[in-house]
Amino acid sequence: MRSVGQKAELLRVIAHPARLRILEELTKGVKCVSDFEEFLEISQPNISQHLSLLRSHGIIDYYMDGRLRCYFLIDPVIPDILELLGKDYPEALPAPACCPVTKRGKYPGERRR
Amino acid sequence: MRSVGQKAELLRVIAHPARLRILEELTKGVKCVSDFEEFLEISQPNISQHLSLLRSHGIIDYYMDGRLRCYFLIDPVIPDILELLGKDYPEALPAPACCPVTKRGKYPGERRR
DNA sequence: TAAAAATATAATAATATTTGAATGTATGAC
DNA sequence: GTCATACATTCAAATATTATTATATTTTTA
Repeated sequence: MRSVGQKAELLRVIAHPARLRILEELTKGVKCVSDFEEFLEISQPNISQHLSLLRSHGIIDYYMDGRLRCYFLIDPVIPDILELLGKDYPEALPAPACCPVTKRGKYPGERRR
Repeated sequence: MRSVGQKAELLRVIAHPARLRILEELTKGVKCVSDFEEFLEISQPNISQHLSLLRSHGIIDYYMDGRLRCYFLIDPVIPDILELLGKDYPEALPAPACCPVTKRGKYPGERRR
């Protein structure tokens, strides 16, 4: 069970366009750094920095293959989150029945409904 | 369909402990600012700032009831994300079949497997 | 109409994130 | 052993986020 702080931390770490694209690619399979260089328009050191951040938070890992570093996903919540983000929600949530009582509902005076 | 930039933006906006707690409360129902004051240990102006950020990104909205501002959820992806974050994943993702070919797989020389 | 309650806004200071540039390291090819 | 490749690390500058303090706004009550 993740604490609310851990949840926020996880979201913060993946909440970046480059890191999201990296993670989207990794849901499809293993990729090495130079693979990412082909579709991310950022510098190689910057890619390494993003990969390093993801790895230090236990989201991805890698194995070595010669001089290639082959990265892959390890945190199972990631594919689920990415799927949700790609989902289309045609409707907003239903408006609340006007006007439910909040805890401060004992507020003095008449409610105007 | 959200762009990768929009996905990152959404995650960034909710990736904060106070905002996550606000959103968790709002999945249960309408709450006004002073309700949040009772369980968030942060100042009232700070709560207002978090609420304002969430609202400016179309995640929540409010209606007025006298001098109470009653906030509620409108973005339907939020309850789904919160549910995922609360879910327990006992297993890491399966390690990749060692060693799949990356795009740079044509790397000169023998692969050591 | 004056005071209080509920909340927002603005300005600022502290801190964290992001990127770029330069440099470092390990491996394989020759 | 030397060179090139693939990648990481470090540092610093630019930028963004966060929390605090003070003040403003709106509505309701007295």
